Amino acid sequence: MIHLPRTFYARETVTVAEGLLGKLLIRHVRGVRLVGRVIETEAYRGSDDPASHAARGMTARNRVMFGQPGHAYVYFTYGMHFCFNIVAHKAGLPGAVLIRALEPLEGLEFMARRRGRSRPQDLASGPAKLTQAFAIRKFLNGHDLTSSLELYVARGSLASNEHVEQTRRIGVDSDGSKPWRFCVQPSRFVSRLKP
DNA sequence: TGTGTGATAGTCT
DNA sequence: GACTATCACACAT
Repeated sequence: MIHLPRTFYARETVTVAEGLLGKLLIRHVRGVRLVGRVIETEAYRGSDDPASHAARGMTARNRVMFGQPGHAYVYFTYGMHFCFNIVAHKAGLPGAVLIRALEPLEGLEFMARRRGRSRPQDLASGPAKLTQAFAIRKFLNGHDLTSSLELYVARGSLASNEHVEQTRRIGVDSDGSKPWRFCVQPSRFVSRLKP
């Protein structure tokens, strides 16, 4: 497997969000290899995007959004959940892509144990579900996905019968008009059936 | 098949 | 002190 290069991430955030669909997220943990295909993403940018953590400038939490593209941005939310993002932006701007859903391909048993659920469509069909299934927690915040063996993204593609659907972001109403959510269709692994 | 609600803690005002 | 880029379960239909 080959890591996606930094140049892939050093582009406009929305472009990267769409480009990540079909790519493979690889995680090595305790001798187990986990693989998931990216099914759903959302782009979060900078000062032009009120829903973004980076909208009001840099803080201790969001500083990796302002750093090098290709790094992991992991944050804790709702008192019990983690969300996994990949830093992606052009030079001088903040931005990250939230990974909202994965299609589990390898390591399903490991994921099922962590999730307490066995149906494949319940393992990683949501931003907090996939971090639980893939054992992604805050210690991976700031991790470089272009060189890590623990967590990285590799090439992958859509099937011939699949296409990209673009919608408004989920849970965002302050700025719901921006169609910065992308998902693979048809797929039963998206986080919500109806956007 | 869909809507409502509680759990729970880090972050920012 | 208020607010979350959520999930799982309960309950009604």
